[in-house]
Amino acid sequence: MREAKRRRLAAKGWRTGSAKEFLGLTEQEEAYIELHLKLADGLKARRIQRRLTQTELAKAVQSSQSRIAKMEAGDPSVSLDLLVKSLLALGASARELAKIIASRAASASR
Amino acid sequence: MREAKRRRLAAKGWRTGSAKEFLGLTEQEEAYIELHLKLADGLKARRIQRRLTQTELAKAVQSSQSRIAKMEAGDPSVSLDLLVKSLLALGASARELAKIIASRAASASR
DNA sequence: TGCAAATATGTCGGAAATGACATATAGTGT
DNA sequence: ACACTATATGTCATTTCCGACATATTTGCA
Repeated sequence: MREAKRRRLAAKGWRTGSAKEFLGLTEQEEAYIELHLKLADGLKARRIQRRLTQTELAKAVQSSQSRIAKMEAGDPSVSLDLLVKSLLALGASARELAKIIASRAASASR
Repeated sequence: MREAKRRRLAAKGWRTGSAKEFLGLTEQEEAYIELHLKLADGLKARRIQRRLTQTELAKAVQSSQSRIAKMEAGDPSVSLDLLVKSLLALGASARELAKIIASRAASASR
């Protein structure tokens, strides 16, 4: 994994256990984080498409604006459960979820 | 939703809040549970394909045999996170995950 | 530029999920 | 039937995630 990428994730709060901090992430960890980011991006895209504010979406999923913001930012404190539930709340189908997951990884710009 | 299905889920421990217990599940809740079960089935299939015991898989994902059993049984106490992480640990790719998620729902026999 | 709405970031008490363990219940071969 | 391995089920203390709230920062528009 490129160093730039590592730093980008670390800056977001992603931490990996002990030795791995130096050695880099395992393939699984990397795959998990990528998945997380894909869902985050998918959520944001969908919310914007629906022209909802984070506050409005928060109300719809009985959460809070700050949590929505963290979700969309790919914050590691957010579970896949919450991301998926939010996407479902936005009307995403299983097929659409699958599409998001299978999509190409989030760009390096984030 | 058919009554038989409702009872099947209730028997597994799925509970929905307050009024919904009588009114049935919302579409989102149903979608979430279906997704959960698809991943559970996908995990079991993959583990067996690899000829691993639950105990062996547990060690690989730093969990316990009982939790693997609950995962495969579709127990509501298991998060999507753990299911996904376990699938990734079994070598599933994002594309394969997507396939599982987009697949037809679990059969009524479970 | 200044104001207001939207979003981001930090923190915290309570809630939910976790691994571990005990133990029950299949299976499977002898 | 017996012994043995695999899987299921229940419980519990600790860890992790949650919504909520405060507050900072960004964005867009007059």
